[in-house]
Amino acid sequence: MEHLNKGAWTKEEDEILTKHITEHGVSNWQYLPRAAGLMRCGKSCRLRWNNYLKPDLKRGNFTREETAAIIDLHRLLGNKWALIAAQLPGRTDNDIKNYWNTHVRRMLIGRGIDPQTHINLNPSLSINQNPRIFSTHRDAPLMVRNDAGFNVSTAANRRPNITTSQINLDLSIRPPNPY
DNA sequence: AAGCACATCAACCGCCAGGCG
DNA sequence: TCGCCTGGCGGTTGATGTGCT
Repeated sequence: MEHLNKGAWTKEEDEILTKHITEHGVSNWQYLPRAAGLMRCGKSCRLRWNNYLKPDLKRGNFTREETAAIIDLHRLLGNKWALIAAQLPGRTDNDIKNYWNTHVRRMLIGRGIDPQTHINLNPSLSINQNPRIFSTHRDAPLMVRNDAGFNVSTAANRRPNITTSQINLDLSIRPPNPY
């Protein structure tokens, strides 16, 4: 039984994995770490690549449009982070899950909205009474309709009025992205 | 400056579904 | 049909960072 590294990835491991995938692509995650010379399991490599090293990933803060989209999609899909991530280019399911659990959940709870059902538990607290109610930033109230077409004012406060036509819910199968 | 509490997020774990022999 | 293997997903954990006292 060979020793496998666990825990945080080092810069050197990142470089090895990136170089190997850039040169050879991915055919088999189980085989890849051995071929690349990494003391990691395939699962760990896949996760590291998909969540951190892939070149088309967005890093940094979520925009207000992204946040509104996440809330709308979560109401439609529930905790289907992979499906939600598929609608947000450059964002991973792990990113979105973390963002939901650390920011959005608390934001909704703070506004009297149940984050699982999206039901307003405190209807007396309306957007009119609290103009910041749907701001994702403490100091920056959201616009009622954002550029992405999400009706932000209805995103979490009222029941549906969902602009699903503006969300791409096409789940058809396509050839995998080479990365 | 030190200690503590809380927030963040990278990474792991367990489970499940699909493919294949 | 069954069992094994692999990839993918969602939930959870733990290390690290940050802010407060």
